[in-house]
Amino acid sequence: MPRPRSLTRPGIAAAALAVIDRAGLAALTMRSVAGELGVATMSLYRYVADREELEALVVEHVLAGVDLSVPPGDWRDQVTVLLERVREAVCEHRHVVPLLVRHRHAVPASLSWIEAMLTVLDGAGFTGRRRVLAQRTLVSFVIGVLQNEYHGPLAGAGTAAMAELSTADFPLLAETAAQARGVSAEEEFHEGLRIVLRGLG
Amino acid sequence: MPRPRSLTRPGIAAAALAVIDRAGLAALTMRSVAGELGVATMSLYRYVADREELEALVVEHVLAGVDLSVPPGDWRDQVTVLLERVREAVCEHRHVVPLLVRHRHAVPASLSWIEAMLTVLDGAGFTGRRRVLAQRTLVSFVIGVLQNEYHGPLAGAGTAAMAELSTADFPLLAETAAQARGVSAEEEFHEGLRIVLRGLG
DNA sequence: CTCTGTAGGCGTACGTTGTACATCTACGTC
DNA sequence: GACGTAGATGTACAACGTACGCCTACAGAG
Repeated sequence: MPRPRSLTRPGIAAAALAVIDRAGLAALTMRSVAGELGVATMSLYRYVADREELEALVVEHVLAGVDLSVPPGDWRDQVTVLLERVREAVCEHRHVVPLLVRHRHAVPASLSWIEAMLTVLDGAGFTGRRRVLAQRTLVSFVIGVLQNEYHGPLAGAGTAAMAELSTADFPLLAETAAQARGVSAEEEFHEGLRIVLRGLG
Repeated sequence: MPRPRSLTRPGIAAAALAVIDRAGLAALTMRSVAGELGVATMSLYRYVADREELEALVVEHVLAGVDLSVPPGDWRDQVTVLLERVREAVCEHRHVVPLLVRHRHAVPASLSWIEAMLTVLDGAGFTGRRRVLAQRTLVSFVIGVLQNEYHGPLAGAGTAAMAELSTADFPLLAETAAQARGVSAEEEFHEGLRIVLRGLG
């Protein structure tokens, strides 16, 4: 008998993501999302408990698009594919990086992704505590890389500023920062992952 | 001739840190820090440009206490010591983790720490792009680990909830989460670091 | 000791945010 | 066509960062 709903949670997530993509994370407010949807601010509270839940909804929406199938072959390639897909999904909406870090624990799509990772590791012979540590280390790495790329990209102003530092105070930093400007985000990610995988193997 | 200042930037940083340690990151406001110091809110703006700068000040204060000397011996042990010290400093004030991630690029103590790391890597024979990638991978790892420990500790409620998940939907996740509850934060950190170092070697 | 210029300290006020609360409204069902 | 229910909304408030301008305390000159 009741009045039917006029919004959906995925629709709200998409609207929030549109706001973030267009105007950055700081522009994400309950008012801006409601405006994007053409409804009153308080209408959102019929679908999410609070702002926290809206943010989690955005993360779920981004992660939901990640393909969890893996190709046959070496487990290293399988892990690489799963990490690459997350990175790709996040890079299409780079401003969600801080949200991903804060909310990935509360998001179903994240659990499914972890299950996929564990399946690969299990197939590679990782069991018990070794599997726990392999999984956590890989997750730590990918979270760290995404944070690094977001807050301090090698091609960005921060690195450029370091390259201009006094070589008397920071001899290696200045030199290394100059080198770093020629390293792409993709190279940083893949080479870092190769290092971690070698350590696991 | 002017009126002498009654506060110092380190003093403000210490007050902010005290607020954070006592009441959490959400309690960090310009008003609460001013209250901690016994001055009016607007007085802080004679010392910091805005809230951003106050947050950076807190990160600087935490990182400034990190010993940058390294023991003679294997470079792996030297890297381990430098990472351990950062982790130790941050863990004493665990609520600064999000601030560390956001502001470490704008903080002098962070630059000195990076220089120390690069010196170790240089001594180990890392040069050029290889040194860039080694440095960035180690930083990504430590940032990721700290984030992981902060937002989703293995001993915390999130892991416990995963362990209770349906084994039909998440067979490996449920089992692995149960295992994970017995892994300490120290073990996670050290074993993860061992993996990365092995990959670098 | 008095005077004064300067910069620090602070009171007030404004725009923005998240969201509690009460009210209004539109629709499936009878 | 009437009704009950749950969705949609308007209003309002507390807390936040901070712009602005006034007041005040002190070092140095006289």
